[in-house]
Amino acid sequence: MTLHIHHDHSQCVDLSVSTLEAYCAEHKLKLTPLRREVFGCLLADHKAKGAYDILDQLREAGFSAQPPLAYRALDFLVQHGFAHRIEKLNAFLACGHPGRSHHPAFFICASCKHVEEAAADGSISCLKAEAERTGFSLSSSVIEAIGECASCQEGQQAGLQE
Amino acid sequence: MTLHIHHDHSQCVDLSVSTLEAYCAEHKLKLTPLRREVFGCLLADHKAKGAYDILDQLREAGFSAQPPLAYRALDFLVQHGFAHRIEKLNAFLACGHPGRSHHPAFFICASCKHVEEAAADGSISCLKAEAERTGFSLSSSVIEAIGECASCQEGQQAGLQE
DNA sequence: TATTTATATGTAATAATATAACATTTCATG
DNA sequence: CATGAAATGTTATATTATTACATATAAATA
Repeated sequence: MTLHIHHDHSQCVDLSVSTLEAYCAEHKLKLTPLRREVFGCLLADHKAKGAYDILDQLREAGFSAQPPLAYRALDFLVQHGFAHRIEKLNAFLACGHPGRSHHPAFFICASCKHVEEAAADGSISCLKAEAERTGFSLSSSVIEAIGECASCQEGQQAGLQE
Repeated sequence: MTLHIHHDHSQCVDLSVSTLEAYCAEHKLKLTPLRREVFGCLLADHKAKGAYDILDQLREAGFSAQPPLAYRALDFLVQHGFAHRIEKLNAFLACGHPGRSHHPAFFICASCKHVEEAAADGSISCLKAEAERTGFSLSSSVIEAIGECASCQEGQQAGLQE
C-alpha cells in the first residue's frame, strides 16, 4: 500500500535528517554512521519497525547486527525526540515533526499497520487534570489508538482490502 | 509499601470475585480453577504482574506452569474486562471496577511501581475527536501515564524514599 | 604530541516475554 | 453413552530486550 499521506518523500527525509544534524551539532552529540543508518531506515517508508527489522537492515548495510546496536541507536533517537516507541507494537517510528516539542498520540491501523502520529495536547491535558486530582506528577505518557484508517475502511467497503 | 489507597481489601476481593462469578454465569462462561487462581493472584495485592510472575504463583498453587496457561487465563480476563494489560510494563492488572463498561487510563508510578486505574473518558473523547478528523475509526485505546504518585513524592521530599 | 577520558561500537551470552502446534481431558448436551 | 466444544497440558520455539565486557574512536587536556 502507498503511504497514508502523500508527500514529497525525499524532501521529508532531507528535512528530518538535516534537523537531526542541526540538533546534534547544537547539543554536541555524535551523529554516527550507525545512528544515521537507523534513522534512515525508520524514515525510509514511515513504517513502525521492530528492533530486529532494523537489525536486518543494519546487516545488509554492512554493520554488525547484534541487538544492542539497534537498541542503542533507537534509544538515542527516542531520547532526543527523533523517534517514538509504539508500545502496543513493540516497534519504533520516525518522528513526524522532529525538533518541535510535542505530545504525540498514535493511530494504529489494525488492517494495514500504518501508524499515524498526531498531536495529543487535548488528551494530555485531560490526563494531566486527572493526575492532579490525585497528586500524581506526570512525566510522560503513552497514548495509542487502535482502529482502522480511512483508506482501509474504504477498501473494506469496496471489497478491495488486502 | 502499603496499598496506595487504603480499603477493605477482603471486601474488595469478594466483590470482584462475585462480580466475575455473576458475569460468567450470565454469559455461560466457565470460571475454572485456573482462571480463579489467576484472577486471585492479580487481586491479591493490586499490583501489575507479568505473565511469568503469575506462572510462578500457579506453580506454587499446584498447577502446571507453562506459559500458555497464564496467557490464556489472562486473555480470558482481559477479554471480559476483569483485567487490563499495561503495555508500558508488559504486565497485567486486575480491573479496579469490573462489570461496568469503562475507558481506563493508568497512572504508573516510576518509583513504587504502583499502577492506579482511573476513568479516561475525557482523554478518549479528545482522541476520538482527533480520530474523526482523519476518518480513523477508533476501536480501542491505550492511555498510560508515567510519573510519580503522591506518596512517593512525599517520601522523596522527606528523604524517606525506599 | 602523548595521555587521559568519555563515548560509541563490537561481541557473546542470556533474560524476559509471547506464541504455535498438537495431544489430552473435561463436561454439557444430544 | 456418544459426541463435540471448550479448556488444559505439553513441547517446542519465536520474539523482544538486556547484561557484561572488550575494543575502538574521538575529544579534551597535560
